[in-house]
Amino acid sequence: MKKRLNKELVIRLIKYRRILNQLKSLGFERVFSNNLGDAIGVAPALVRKDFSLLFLGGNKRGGYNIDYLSEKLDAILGKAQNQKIIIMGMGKIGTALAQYKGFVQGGFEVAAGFDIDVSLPREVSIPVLPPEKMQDFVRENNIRVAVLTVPEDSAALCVKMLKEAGIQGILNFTPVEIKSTPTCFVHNINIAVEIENLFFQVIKNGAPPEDWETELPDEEGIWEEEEAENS
Amino acid sequence: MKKRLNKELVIRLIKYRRILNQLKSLGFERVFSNNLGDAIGVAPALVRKDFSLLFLGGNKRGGYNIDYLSEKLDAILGKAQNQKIIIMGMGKIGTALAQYKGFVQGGFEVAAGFDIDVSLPREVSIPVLPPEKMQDFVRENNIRVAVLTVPEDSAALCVKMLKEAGIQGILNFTPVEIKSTPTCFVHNINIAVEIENLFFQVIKNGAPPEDWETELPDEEGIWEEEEAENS
DNA sequence: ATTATATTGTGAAATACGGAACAACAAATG
DNA sequence: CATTTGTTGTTCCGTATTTCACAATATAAT
Ligand SMILES: NC(=O)c1ccc[n+]([C@@H]2O[C@H](COP(=O)([O-])OP(=O)(O)OC[C@H]3O[C@@H](n4cnc5c(N)ncnc54)[C@H](O)[C@@H]3O)[C@@H](O)[C@H]2O)c1
Ligand SMILES: NC(=O)c1ccc[n+]([C@@H]2O[C@H](COP(=O)([O-])OP(=O)(O)OC[C@H]3O[C@@H](n4cnc5c(N)ncnc54)[C@H](O)[C@@H]3O)[C@@H](O)[C@H]2O)c1
Repeated sequence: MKKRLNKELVIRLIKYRRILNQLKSLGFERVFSNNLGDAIGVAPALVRKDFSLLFLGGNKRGGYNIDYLSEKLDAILGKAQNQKIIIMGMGKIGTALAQYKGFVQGGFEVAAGFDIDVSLPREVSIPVLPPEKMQDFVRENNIRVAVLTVPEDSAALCVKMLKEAGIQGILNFTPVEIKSTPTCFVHNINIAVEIENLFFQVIKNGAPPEDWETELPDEEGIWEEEEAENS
Repeated sequence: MKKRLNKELVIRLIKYRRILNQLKSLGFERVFSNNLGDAIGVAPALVRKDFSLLFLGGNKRGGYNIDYLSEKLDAILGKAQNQKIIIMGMGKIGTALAQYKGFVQGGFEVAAGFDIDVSLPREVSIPVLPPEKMQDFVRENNIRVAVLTVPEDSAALCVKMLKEAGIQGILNFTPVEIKSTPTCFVHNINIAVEIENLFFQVIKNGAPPEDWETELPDEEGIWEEEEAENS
């Protein structure tokens, strides 16, 4: 049976798994939909719906079995076993990511970084190589996912290189909006835009949780003269 | 007239504005919906719908006037004029953000960083202060937005402190899922989860653009025994 | 054993959202 | 001036997703 797993659902599943692993290491055995909902910030009903959709059953009173759920989620999401990523652009952000120790918990690690300037001192435990070596490295180590942290100007070129090397997933921190293709899935994180968004939410008032009511000019009124000016 | 601006729409508006400013500095005067759509990765029809919703008019043949649009977007989004943010947790990521020069283009800058360890050498041009000084700093400088880059363990405490200081917007890089409240809007960025998502998209095949078909067990078959095991 | 209680599972309703299509119309062309 | 062309503005539509509400039911309590 085929099911469509949309992106938001996948993200939730990954978060469920993460929480379940934490609970497991704390010795818990069962969990309720409202616990999981609280932990990842969604309504309990949605948690149940998600599991129901995947045929993951719980107990009418005792909640869900953590081992069972986590096992099933691994089967659905693909158990992250020794997976490796590379970082293209070992500048400020790239280096910070390379030094981060929290990725192991997610079942993956950074295998190497690439930069046009290999000579800079960087306190990282991974090799930092010139971009020319990227393609061979990717093929020899079967790398499929890359993080892109080069300057904006180099983004397009680097994406081209990564795709040619066979990279199938890119996490892009560059302000350039990179589009996914059938062979390469791209997720863009634009930190500056996120902060501008915070300013908007805040400026417009006391920052609501989801959306907001904004005062807009009427069609008549200010708008009319503006339209004249615009034409 | 009140309009609901949903989150995705606001993000698009911010991106439009960003592109418009770039085009303006290149000397362009007019732009078409498909140009903007390409630039931010959405369909042209959606661009027109967005502008239509906001009563931003174009010319039936000559497209949209860039100056006009960018002016109106500033009015709607709030012109980011000398806005300031703080960074709580000047470790690897926090320091990288503090050193980033690209924020000025978005109309804001980092005013200060806070860390329990002020003695570490950090090559940043902003002051790095102990957390005790945060509340006064926020009030004196009228800071409303903060970035949270402390260790996971300290996240909840720091959120509490930030809220008490009057912070109304938080960009959270911590793996802890922080919930928005009526007085404080939070956006969570979980890099590890995003990378796990890339692995999922990639593992399941050649990485499709939006969603994916996943093989799931039937209700009968494997599932039955699993349900027994689960109960 | 019976009753009470808490929690799941799910169908239906509500919403939100984006896409396609096309009429309206301004500009260009001849 | 008439015609062609290209782009906007808007309506309609389908679909995806979330919430609501409550029946079903497993466990706990007495
Ligand atoms: N640092 C931040 O806080 C921050 C915030 C938001 C967005 N960004 C974006 O992230 C990207 C990286 O930012 P940063 O601050 O780390 O910049 P950075 O200048 O510190 O690092 C960029 C690195 O990429 C290397 N590089 C340049 N061209 C390259 C190429 N063709 N191939 C491989 N490596 C190349 C440079 O040598 C440098 O080490 C930028 O696009 C920036 O806009 C950064
Ligand atoms: N570095 C990464 O690439 C990365 C990636 C994903 C997520 N994160 C998350 O971002 C956060 C920061 O990561 P990092 O790598 O920069 O960690 P880090 O340890 O380098 O930095 C954390 C900083 O916070 C300071 N700190 C600790 N407790 C504090 C408190 N109560 N108040 C103020 N400051 C305090 C520490 O002194 C340290 O300087 C972590 O939660 C991490 O999980 C980081």
